[in-house]
Amino acid sequence: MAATMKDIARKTGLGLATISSYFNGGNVREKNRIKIEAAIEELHYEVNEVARGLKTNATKTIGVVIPELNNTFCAEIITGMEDVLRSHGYATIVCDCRTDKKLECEAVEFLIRKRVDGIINMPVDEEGNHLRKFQKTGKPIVLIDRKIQGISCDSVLVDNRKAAEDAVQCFIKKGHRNIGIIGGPEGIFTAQERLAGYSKALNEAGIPIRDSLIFHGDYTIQGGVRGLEKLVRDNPDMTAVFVTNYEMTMGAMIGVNELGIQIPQQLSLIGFDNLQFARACNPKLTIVSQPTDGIAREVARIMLEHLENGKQEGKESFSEKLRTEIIEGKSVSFLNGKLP
Amino acid sequence: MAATMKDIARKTGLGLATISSYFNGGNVREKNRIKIEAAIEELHYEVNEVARGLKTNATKTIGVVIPELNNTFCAEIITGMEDVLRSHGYATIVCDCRTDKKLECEAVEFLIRKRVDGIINMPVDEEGNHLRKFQKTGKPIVLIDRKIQGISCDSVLVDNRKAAEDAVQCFIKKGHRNIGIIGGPEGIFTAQERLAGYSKALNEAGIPIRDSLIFHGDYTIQGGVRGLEKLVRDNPDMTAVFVTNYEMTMGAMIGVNELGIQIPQQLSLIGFDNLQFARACNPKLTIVSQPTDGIAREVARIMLEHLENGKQEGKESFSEKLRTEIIEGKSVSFLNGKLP
DNA sequence: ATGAAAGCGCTAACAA
DNA sequence: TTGTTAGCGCTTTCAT
Repeated sequence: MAATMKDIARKTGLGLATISSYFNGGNVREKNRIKIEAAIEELHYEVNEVARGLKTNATKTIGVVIPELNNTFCAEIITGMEDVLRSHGYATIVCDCRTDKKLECEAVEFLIRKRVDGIINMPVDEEGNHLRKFQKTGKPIVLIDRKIQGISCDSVLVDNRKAAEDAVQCFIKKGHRNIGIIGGPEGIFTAQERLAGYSKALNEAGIPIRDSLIFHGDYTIQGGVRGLEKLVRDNPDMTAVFVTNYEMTMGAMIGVNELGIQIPQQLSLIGFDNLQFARACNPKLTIVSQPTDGIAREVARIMLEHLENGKQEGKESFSEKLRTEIIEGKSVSFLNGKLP
Repeated sequence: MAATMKDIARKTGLGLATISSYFNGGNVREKNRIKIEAAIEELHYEVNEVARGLKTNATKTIGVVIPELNNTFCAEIITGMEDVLRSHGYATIVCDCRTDKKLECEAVEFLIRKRVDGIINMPVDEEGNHLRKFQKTGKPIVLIDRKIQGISCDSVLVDNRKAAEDAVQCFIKKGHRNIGIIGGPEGIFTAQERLAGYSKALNEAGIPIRDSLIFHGDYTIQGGVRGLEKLVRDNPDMTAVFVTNYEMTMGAMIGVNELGIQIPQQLSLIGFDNLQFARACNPKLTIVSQPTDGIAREVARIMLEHLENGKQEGKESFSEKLRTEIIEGKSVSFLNGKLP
């Protein structure tokens, strides 16, 4: 059995309260401090956070619910968050819900039972039903990548509409008009926004939108492969394609290679996320880059703020929108005014 | 405040023990069961696992300490483990120690305070000092990717020596003799094993080992870039290079592109892990593939076995070695007997 | 500055 | 089957 504060009390001849006070930054006579420290050393004492959590009603643990840990964007966000949270004494329990609403809901219930002090969530269920129960605890929720109607909580977003708009404009400026898009799942907010940005850019350039140029993918590698194959097959006149997340970008490159398509001579391409992958491609890919680390730190910061300031009754739920950036590679060709 | 069992007892007029019995699969009269369930519903009761943990001395939580979450291999392993552990009611607390021994040690202490029921670790500190304290609790430890002298616990390994040997033999069979390697950090077990496999294959083929063909990388993308650049610069006669993890493989591809090297005409290359990345390269990369999901499930299985069977006094610490596989692409050229 | 004692929400041993 | 009760290890009054 692990040593307890009682053991230390016994060994030092002091009272329980003194020991507790020692651990919580109270004033302890120098002489006793030394005795306590010796006892800790001797007994290999480590605070029992479970007992402390029961007493203080705070577990110093944050639950994180994400659609897919096996997605670079999610993994990077978690790395960043975990870093700052842990440096403030908070643990994180990560639940990967496999893009499944039911699992997402179970994950939240699981975290409620674990009495986490807050939940960070990149939501799958757009209605936020999974969060209702946790909301009632009054503990903070911070959302990544989308807001949810009726759940009042802060969120950190990326300007996905603008991101897509920029990418498509980049094609248009170089003379492309038949531009395809490999989009995300229709129910997902980021996917809707990215598609909206695509449409907006085309509209503003007076280019009609063609259904056959729009592929609704699923943000997976395999989805990217299928999307590229289908777009190429259905649109012989397509000269450019915009891929809307990292996994599908990798998939599109697989498709390109397996079909033997030359980039950018036969097809121009703009991908998403992961600058390193873009550099590893030949030619180097032009991509839309999200400020992943910025998102992570911002989310963690907001969570810590809530945790430390307690309930901010009056405060509006607040949402921050970060900007993306286009990193130019050599995967977009210049079409000199003539249609192919 | 959240509802407690006491609230349910009051509401139903039953005793505490009956409610507890209900939650722990005991026998409760049908009539009472219905009353209890109604009360749970009404009060939105959720078991407090913190209190339960204090009482039962088991938190149903496993700590996972890894060098880098931002490493695909680690991320995939965690995904797989978390999946099986959670389906058995266990949470996982993941600690990313950034390949830093000090942080690794702190992570373990943190997990001890959290009173996790077991620790899964892909160790950075080869001497295992960070695990000594936890070992004393008598709770199970399962190691990934290396054994540690003096820490008796199970481990799941990959036959890294054989993996490297296979890769190098693949080069040799096609006529290569000047074969470089971008290895991992010298202190890391997997890196030592992979380097040993490289040497073994060369020795058996009667090819002398040249220091200039060996680069000690750090398992990062940037390390891969530097490794490729240095090997190419220092060895004009090098015809093939073996890269020993995924991140460095990506880095090597970046180097290859930025130097404008043609693969496999000017240089043959075998990478590591991540079949999808290999397919996304042009030409498709030949790689050594680890059974990531197999490792994850095996680790989780062993942990669960310990957790459920309790202490297996007599049992030897046991280590399992899984095999890798070479997936052929088109990145290795055939050198017809002549040296370049 | 220190000690005594109550109690956080649960389980388990015992009694009824 | 159900109720009563002690106690897990800690924090936190309230005295001293």
